Amino acid sequence: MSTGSAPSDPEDDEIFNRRTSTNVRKTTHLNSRRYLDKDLEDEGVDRRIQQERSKPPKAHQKDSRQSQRNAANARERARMRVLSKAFSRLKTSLPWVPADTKLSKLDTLRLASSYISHLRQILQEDRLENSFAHPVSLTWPFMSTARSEEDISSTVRLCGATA
DNA sequence: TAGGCCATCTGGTCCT
DNA sequence: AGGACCAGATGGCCTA
Repeated sequence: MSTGSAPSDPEDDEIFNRRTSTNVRKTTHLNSRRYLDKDLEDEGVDRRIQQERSKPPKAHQKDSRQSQRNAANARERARMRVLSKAFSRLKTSLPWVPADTKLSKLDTLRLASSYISHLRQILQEDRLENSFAHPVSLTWPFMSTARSEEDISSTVRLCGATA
C-alpha cells in the first residue's frame, strides 16, 4: 500500500499545518489547557508517578480512559489526514483544473464524477466506432482486463450517471 | 459580518 | 478489547 507515502503538494501541507496548529490551540483552549499543561509538566514526572501510585482505582480508570481517548483522537486525525491527501491527489488528477485552483472537497468530488462520466462517454463512442471490444477496461478494484458488454453495462448501472 | 469550508474532538456502532 | 469508521458539534480562517 502506498498510503501516506504519496508526494504531497507543499502548499497543501503548509495550509494543513497552519490549520492544524490553530486547531490544536483551539483544542487546548476547549479542554482547559489539559494537553498543554501536561506538556509543560515534564519536570514534575517523578511527583506525578508517586501521585499515580497513591490514586484510588477510579482515578486510574479515568486516566486510562482519557489516554485511550487521546490515542483515538490521534488515530482519527491521522485518518482524516489520509483522507485529505487523497482529495488533494484526486484534485491534481483532474484535467482542466489549474494546480493553484481552490477546490473544496465537494467540488473535487463533483468534478471527478463528471470527468468519469465524460471518459465513459468517450469509451462508449469509441466502442461504437470499432465493432471489436476495447482492449483495456477498468473494473473495480482497478484491475485491467478485457470483458464483455454486460460487464460494462453492470458497471454503468452501479456507478450511475452523474452530471 | 455572514456564510462556506475545514480540522478536530467526541461518542456511538461495527468489525476483527 | 481495541481499532476503524461515521456523524454531530464546535470554533477558526477566509472571502464576498
